[in-house]
Amino acid sequence: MDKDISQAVIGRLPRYLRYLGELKDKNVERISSSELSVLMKVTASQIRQDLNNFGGFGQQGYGYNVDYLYSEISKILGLEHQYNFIIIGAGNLGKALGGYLNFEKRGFILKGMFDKDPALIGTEVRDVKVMPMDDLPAFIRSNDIDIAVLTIPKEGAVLVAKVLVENGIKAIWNFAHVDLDVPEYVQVENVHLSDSLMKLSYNISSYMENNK
Amino acid sequence: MDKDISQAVIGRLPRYLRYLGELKDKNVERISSSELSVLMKVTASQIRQDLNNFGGFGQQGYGYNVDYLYSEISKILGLEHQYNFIIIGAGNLGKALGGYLNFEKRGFILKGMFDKDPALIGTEVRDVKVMPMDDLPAFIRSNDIDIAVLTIPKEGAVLVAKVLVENGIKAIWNFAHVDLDVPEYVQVENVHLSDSLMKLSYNISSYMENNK
DNA sequence: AGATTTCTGTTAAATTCTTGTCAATTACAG
DNA sequence: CTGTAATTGACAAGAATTTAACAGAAATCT
Repeated sequence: MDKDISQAVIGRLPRYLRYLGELKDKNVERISSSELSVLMKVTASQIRQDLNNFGGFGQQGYGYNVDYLYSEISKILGLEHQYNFIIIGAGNLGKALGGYLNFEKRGFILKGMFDKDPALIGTEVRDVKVMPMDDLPAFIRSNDIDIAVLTIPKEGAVLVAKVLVENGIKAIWNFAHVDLDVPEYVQVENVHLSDSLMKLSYNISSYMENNK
Repeated sequence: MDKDISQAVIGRLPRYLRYLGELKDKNVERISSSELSVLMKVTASQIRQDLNNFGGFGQQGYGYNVDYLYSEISKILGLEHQYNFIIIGAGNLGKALGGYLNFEKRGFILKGMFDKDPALIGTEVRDVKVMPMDDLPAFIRSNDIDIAVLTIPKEGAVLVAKVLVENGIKAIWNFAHVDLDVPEYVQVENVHLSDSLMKLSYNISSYMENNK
């Protein structure tokens, strides 16, 4: 159906959604691309171009209806679906992600947590119990799990990803510092925190270089 | 000194560094752009082009020396510096980041943690005590803090960022779900986790659309 | 030592992404 | 109800990024 939309465009949609959400909260009814461009510090042209990848949501002389645009972008992002997810790795990061109530609001439902550490098994995050890794395959199958969040060290991640794929996971949100090799029908989104920190490091030291 | 290197290139350097680190661990001495391109699933051309932004690290007929290239990229990324950092927000995410020993290895030294919740004050992460927010300004100044990690809800983040800037912070690693407005001499790296999750959601639902 | 292969750095071409422009449509004021 | 201002969607122009091509330098083979 869709031709393909570049990941650059997709990457900007959540930010549009965030600003539109704020406008909704302020009961703003309509907004033009140029007003929005000032708020968001991007060009109006880019906003119009991005939105037009998905069809015309605005109206000449009027602009965009905030509520309508918000809901259209939500749909594009697939946020009207409900996704069941599990977290593998019940350390601080796993617990942090499991505790975010906002994810639930967006339709991401935490169904289970797993860890190999016996000390953590049985502990809870928001009524969800941490289970042993052995239970993982059966759990995915019988609970219709769509997404697995990988918050374990890179050593185990590749193997766990294999198990996930074998049991029919649709997507992996990968916080392990390693590239996963999965079939193309499994979606992977990497969050490599140390990469992000290194970028910051580059920008600090490059700024210092240029201004000393 | 440097002309400006695009953020796209910078964003790829940490990944090069990761692969080179793995090669180092395997005692691989040299590698050509085309071998590396196979490992990393990018074009050899891109690797050569990226590296040449910073000067010629390779040699015709030989390729790149792994150790040398690793250390050059480390330098480019500013990883030979040492950075003092603090974490603001001692929830699970803050604790997770504070606990990463790998950051220390890269030269990022955790000097303090802060939270407004009295229940958390005095608790520790790796010998580092959580302090009350009131102590923040003085602490930054007297401990030569370079980087602040913001792991607090968006409501407080804008205000805290203001305080950070006033007290001379150089960079902010921002996990709060809001765009910070800071002077251009303060480097900001955003990690918007829910944006990342939405991208994943888009890719899941777009894949399903195209393959039903 | 000379011939052959490997492989970089660099330039050129192709592609993708971003920005600017403007006709056409709609809203709104008088 | 008509004229003016606002604003989109589409397209064109301009930038930036990525990929390809290749001359020439170094390594390796015989």
